[in-house]
Amino acid sequence: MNTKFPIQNLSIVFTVDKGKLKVLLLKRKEDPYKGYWVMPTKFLEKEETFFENTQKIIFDFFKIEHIFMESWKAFSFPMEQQRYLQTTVICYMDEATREYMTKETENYELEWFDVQSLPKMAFNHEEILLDALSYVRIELNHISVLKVLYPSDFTIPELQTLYEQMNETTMDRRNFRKKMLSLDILEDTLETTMVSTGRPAKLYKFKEEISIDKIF
Amino acid sequence: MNTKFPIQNLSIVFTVDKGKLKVLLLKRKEDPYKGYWVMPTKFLEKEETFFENTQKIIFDFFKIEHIFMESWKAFSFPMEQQRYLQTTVICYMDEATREYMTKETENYELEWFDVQSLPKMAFNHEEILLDALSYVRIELNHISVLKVLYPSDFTIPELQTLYEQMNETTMDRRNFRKKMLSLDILEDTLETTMVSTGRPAKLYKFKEEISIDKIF
DNA sequence: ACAAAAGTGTTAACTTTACACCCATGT
DNA sequence: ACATGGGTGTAAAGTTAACACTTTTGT
Repeated sequence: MNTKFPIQNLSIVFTVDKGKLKVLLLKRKEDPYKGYWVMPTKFLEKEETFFENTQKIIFDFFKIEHIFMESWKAFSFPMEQQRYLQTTVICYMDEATREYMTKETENYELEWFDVQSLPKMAFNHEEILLDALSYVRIELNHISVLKVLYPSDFTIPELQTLYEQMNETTMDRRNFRKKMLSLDILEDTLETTMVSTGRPAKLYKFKEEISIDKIF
Repeated sequence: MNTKFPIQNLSIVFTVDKGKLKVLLLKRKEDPYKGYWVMPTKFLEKEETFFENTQKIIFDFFKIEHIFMESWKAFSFPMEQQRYLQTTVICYMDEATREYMTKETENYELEWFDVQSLPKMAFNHEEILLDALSYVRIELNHISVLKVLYPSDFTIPELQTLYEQMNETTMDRRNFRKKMLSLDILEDTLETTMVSTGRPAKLYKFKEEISIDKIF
């Protein structure tokens, strides 16, 4: 007879907000680690896949049915300390969906944290998140992933902010724009942002058919 | 009470041979899928991590204690069809270790297959392997991974063959060599290969301290 | 001597970097 | 009018791509 394990499935949900990568965290209401933050988890049930499991969490919080997900690493521990396995799913949520749902979820202690200023996290969640970030940082140089985060309009400076944060660099504004336009992946929407201060930025969207996948 | 699952841990073992990426497969001796090939699997035991589990497989086959491993995706299925979860570990084995152990394992139906000409595979293993390959292809552009595969000598044409296969491209020999040398990552061993025909190639090794990680 | 595979240098095309001023909006 | 952030062009430096003949070994 094979040993059986409970599976804790952890959902790492990312979004972007004004060019900053944000992660969805939940405040623990009980000990241990009361008041610390965690990524949402749920034990896997019978006849349920990881994606279905994550989908249920997302639905509970946000009442949405569709989100882009991918299975990522699993973690195992010496079984005396921790009596379950941990699997992880990475999700990317677009801005419109995130904004829609923040209004619907005021009864949860949920918050989107900038990945550059994380709060005190419980268990091994910070370690896992940092590991996931080193993966996601690279993914965000791929147009296929950016298209998930930006199904509609975005500005070039916004993309540049994201790019700079993910690659820990800075770039000249002219050069970044020139590069983006030269890739032949952007479509000018002829709209501009309505922003509080400064000149409004032009809004672009990704073209339908794009043959390349890397921006740098 | 949480539902518990048996965990099937699958070990995807890669090596290189003359610039070709090879994967370790095992021929099934029983139905279903008798005679088809699989990647080695083992159910996870109590108080055992994925790495320990994979280590046991590797030790069984090759009597070696150390191999580079990393946890990769987990797979889940609707639980009626398949009553376990599948986790995966990716391993990279260097040439010297592989050559040492092929002699020791003649009693197993093990074979290293070129990833470009895979045999008939059982269950979902081909699907998983192709997915893993799309991951590994990118990893092999990183010096950190190449150093695992080549802890000692290799030739530049060998590296070029690997690069070309992984990136589905061809490159001019002069340009490839020039690029490799310009990266300041190689050390000339002053040795050459003893090869059956043609001019012997110079043997290089990676420098100890390398600050960059991407070759292209 | 012939076949097989490796080693080598130069130039043109392309890509990336550096750099400073003006423009559109809100207060 | 001033503060804020966005948009724009050109030239130099660096990188990549194209290209053919010679060298070293085994048979």
